[in-house]
Amino acid sequence: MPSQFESKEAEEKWSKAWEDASTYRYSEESEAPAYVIDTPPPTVSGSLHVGHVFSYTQTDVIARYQRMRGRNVFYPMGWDDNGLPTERRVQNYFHVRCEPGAEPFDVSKLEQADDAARKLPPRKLQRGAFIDLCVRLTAEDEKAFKALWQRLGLSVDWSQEYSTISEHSRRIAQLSFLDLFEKKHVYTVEAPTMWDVDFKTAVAQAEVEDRPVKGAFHKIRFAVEGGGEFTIATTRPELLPACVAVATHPDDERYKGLIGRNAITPLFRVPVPIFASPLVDPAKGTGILMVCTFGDATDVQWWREEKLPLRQTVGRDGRMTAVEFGTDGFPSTDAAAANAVYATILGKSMSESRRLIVEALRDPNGSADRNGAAPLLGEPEPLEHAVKFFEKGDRPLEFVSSRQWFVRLMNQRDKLIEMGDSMEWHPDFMRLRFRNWTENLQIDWCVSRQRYFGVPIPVWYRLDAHGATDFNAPLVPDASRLPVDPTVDAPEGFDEAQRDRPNGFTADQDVFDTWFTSSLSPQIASGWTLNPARHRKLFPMDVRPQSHEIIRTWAFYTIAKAWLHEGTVPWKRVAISGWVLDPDRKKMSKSKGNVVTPMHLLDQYGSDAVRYWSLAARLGVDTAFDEKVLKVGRRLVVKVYNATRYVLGQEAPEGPITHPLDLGFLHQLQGAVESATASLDAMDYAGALDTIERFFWDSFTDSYLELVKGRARSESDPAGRASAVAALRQGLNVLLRLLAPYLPYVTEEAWSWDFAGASKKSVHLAAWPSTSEMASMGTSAAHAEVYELAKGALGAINRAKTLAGGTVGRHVASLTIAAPPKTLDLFAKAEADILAATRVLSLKKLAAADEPGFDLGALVKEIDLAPVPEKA
RNA sequence: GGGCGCUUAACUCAGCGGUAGAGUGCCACCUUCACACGGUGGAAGUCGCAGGUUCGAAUCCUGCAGCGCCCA
Repeated sequence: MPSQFESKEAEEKWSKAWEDASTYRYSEESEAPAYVIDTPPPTVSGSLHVGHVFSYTQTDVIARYQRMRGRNVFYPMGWDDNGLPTERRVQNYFHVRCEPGAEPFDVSKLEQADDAARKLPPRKLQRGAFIDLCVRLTAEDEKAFKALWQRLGLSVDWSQEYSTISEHSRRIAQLSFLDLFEKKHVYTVEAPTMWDVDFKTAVAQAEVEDRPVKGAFHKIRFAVEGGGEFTIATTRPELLPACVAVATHPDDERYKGLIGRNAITPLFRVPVPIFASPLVDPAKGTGILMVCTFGDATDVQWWREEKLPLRQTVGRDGRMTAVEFGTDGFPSTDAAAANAVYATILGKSMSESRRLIVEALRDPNGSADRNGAAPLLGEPEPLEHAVKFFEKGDRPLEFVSSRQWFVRLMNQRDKLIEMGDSMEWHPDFMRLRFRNWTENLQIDWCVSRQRYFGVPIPVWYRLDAHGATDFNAPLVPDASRLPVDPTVDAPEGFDEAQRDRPNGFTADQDVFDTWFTSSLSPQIASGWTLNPARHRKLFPMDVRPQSHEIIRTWAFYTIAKAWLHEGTVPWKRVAISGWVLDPDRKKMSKSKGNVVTPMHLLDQYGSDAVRYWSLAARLGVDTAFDEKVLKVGRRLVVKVYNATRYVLGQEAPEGPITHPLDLGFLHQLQGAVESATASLDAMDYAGALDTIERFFWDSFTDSYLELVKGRARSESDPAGRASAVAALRQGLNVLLRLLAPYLPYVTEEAWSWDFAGASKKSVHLAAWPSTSEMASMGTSAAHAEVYELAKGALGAINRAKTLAGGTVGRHVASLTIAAPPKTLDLFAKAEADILAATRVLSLKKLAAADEPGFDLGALVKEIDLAPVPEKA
C-alpha cells in the first residue's frame, strides 16, 4: 500500500485492466435483465469541452450503479461524424472545398494547410476525395474523444462502438427511409424551404434560431390601380421586385376600401392584388404590407392560401437572379423602367440590393403614379427585430423554392406529444420543453441536404424520352442491397449506361440531414430489423441522457422515428443534464473564448476528482464551473485512500462483531445505504453522493474510526479488538462499493488490496450493498443510539477541550459529565472507547434530571487538562 | 408576447411545512503513530421583495423584481 495515491498511474493501470478483462462488456447470453443506455454520440468535429465531461460522467454513474445492481448493462458509444460541422472542419483544416466537377487530385498526402497554402484559394476537390478527407479527420477526432472517455473512466462497452457514417449506420438510415417510404411518411416536393445562402443547403425548423438584428422600417408608397395610394412598411425593400400581393387586416377601417383592388408597386410597376388576412397586425408598421416571394414564413403561407404567383428573385447563393419584367411571370406596366432598375441589382447581395433599392426609391420618377413625390417616405426608422438564422450560419435564411424530401410530422403532432408525455423526464419540468416545441411545429421535417459527407438518400428517378425527370414515382432499392449510393449504384432494372440518359434514370444527389441518422441511435445500436432478437432485448431503451438544448432536435426526432417505425417510445426515461457555465454564469462558447478544456484538469486533479465535480451537480441544473469543487473531490479521493490504508493495516484475530458501538455504526451505515439507493433509483445521483460522502466523512472517518482506534489495537480485549477490526473492514467494504460508481479509480485501487480476493474481481462487478446483506449483521436501533451518543460525546468533549485551551492530542486529567440516567447508560456502553478517543484519564458522572431532548452541549460539566508533557 | 427555471453565509450549492445546512474561504489552535490534498474549534445568513394560507413557511399559494433558458 503506497503512501500516496498517484491518480495518473492508477488511471492508466485500471483503464487498461478494465479493457483487458472486458469488465464492462454487455453479455448477449446473460439471463440478467438488461439496462440499456442510448448514449449520445458526440459531434466529434466539435472541440472537447468540460461540458462533455460533465454530462457523460452523469450517464456513467447510472451505468455503474445499475451494473452493480446486477443488471446486464448495455452502454455503447457512438460518434456523430457526418454532416456540416465535419465538412466545415475539413474545409478549414485542409483549406479545401468540395466541387463535384473538380479535377481529380490525390488527397492521400494532403496535410493540414499551412500559412502559405492558406494565402491561395482553397483547393477544389471531387466529392470522393473530399469524403476521404472527412473520414480521415473524423477518425483522428474520434481517437481524441475516446482517449478522454477512457481516461475519465466511462464504463462504456467499447465493443459496441459505432459511428453515424459507418456502413452499418448508413444501412440503418436507409432502411429507415425505406420503411417511411412504404408507410407514406416521406414525400418529395418542390416548395419554399428555409435556405442557408452560404452553405447552399436547405435547413429544418429545428436548426433555425431567431437572432436580434438591427434593421429599419422603410415606408414605401404604392399606387392603387384606378387612382389612390397607400404606404406600406417593410424591413426588406430589396424584395420589392418579388412583390406578389398586398395584405391588410379585414377589420382595418383605413384600408377596407382597397381590398379586392390592385396595387401598383413603385419602381417595377407590377400590378398586385390587395387582400385581407387576419394574420396582419394592424398595429405593426402601417398596418398594410407587401407580400413577397418570400420574405418570411407568413409570405409562404399566403402564397399557398391565396394561390399567389411565384416571383423568385433571391438565388440560392443569396444574390439577385436574372428575371425579366414584361414577361409572363413578371408583369409590369412599364417593363423598360422596371428592367433598368433591376439591372442595377442583378447579381448583387441582399444588403447591397437593399441599399440600391432604397436609393432608387428616393427618386420621384420611381413612384408608381409619377405624381412628383418619391416612393420612399421619410427616412428609414431603425429598429431591432428577430431574424431567422441557420444555427451554424452567419447570414439570414432565405425562403427559396427547391425540391426537397420531407418526413410528414404535422399530422403526427398529437401522437408525438402523447409519446413525450408518457415518458419519465428528469427533471420533470423538461417535458414542457418537448411539449412546447412539438405543439409549435410549423412545417414537416425537411430531411434532404445539399451536402456531401452524409448518408445518401437511396432514391433514383426515371427520365422520360425527352430526358425530363419524373419525380412522381421515385425508384428505391431493395432493402437487401443497402447501403447504396445512388450516384454510383444503378437502380434495379437499369444498368449504369442508362444513367442520365433519356428513358434511363438519374440519381438523387442529396444526403440526409444528420439528425435523420442520429435520431436512429437506438436502432443503430440494437441492429433493428437486421437483428430482431437483439432489438427485442434492447428496445425500447431504459434511458436517454442528453442536454437540454437538443430536446427539439435529438430527443424530438428520435421520438418521432420510434413512433413512425414501431408505434412506441424509444426510451422509458430521459435524463437531461445541465450546462457548465463559466464562473460568471455565462454560457461557454468558442466565440466568447471562455471554454474550459478538460485534459489539464484531469492531469491536475485526477479523473476521480473531476468526476466528483460532475456528479455533485444535480440533473438539469446549470452549474458554474468552479475549481474549488475539484479540490473537494480530490480531498475525498485522498481521504478514501488513506482511510483504506489505515483500516487494512489493523490486525486482529477473527471474531464476530459484538460491541454495541460497532453494531450501532453498521446500523447507521445501513440507513445510508437505503437512502443512497433510493436516491439513485430516482436518478438523483447527486443526492446519493451527498449521503454517501457525508456518511463516509462524518460518521466513518471523523467519528467511528476515531472512537475505535484504541480498541482496534487493544492487547487486553481480544474480543473487542476483533469486533472493532471486523466492523471497520465491513464498513470500509460497504463504503468502497457505495463510492465505486463515483470514484472508480481510487475505489478499485483500494478494493484490489484485499477485498478483491484471490479472484481479483473488480469492485465495479461487486454487488451494490443490499438491505438483506446489511440486515444479516444483527444490528438494531438500540445499537444506533449507543453509536450516536458516542459520536455526540466525542464532539462535545473535543469542544470542551478546545475551549479550555487544549488540543486534540492533549490528555484530560479529569472530566465531569452530567446527563439524565438514560444518556449515562448509553455512555457507559461505549465509555472505554470514548475516553480513549478523547484521552480522558479520569471520569466523574453526575445524574441530571431526566428531561426529554437532552442536549449533548450540556454534557461536560468540568474539564481539567493534563499538563503538556516535557519534550524529550 | 406566452411558458419554464433560478434567486439561501463572501463563493459554489444542498434543504423544499416543524428550532437555518455543507464544502470552500476567513479566524484561532494543533505536525496526535491513515491522511497538512490533514485535524479540532470558532465567527458568518431578517433563506430576492410584498401579501396570503397555516398553530407553525426558506419550504405551499398570489403578485412583483432581477437573472437565465425555451417558444413565438
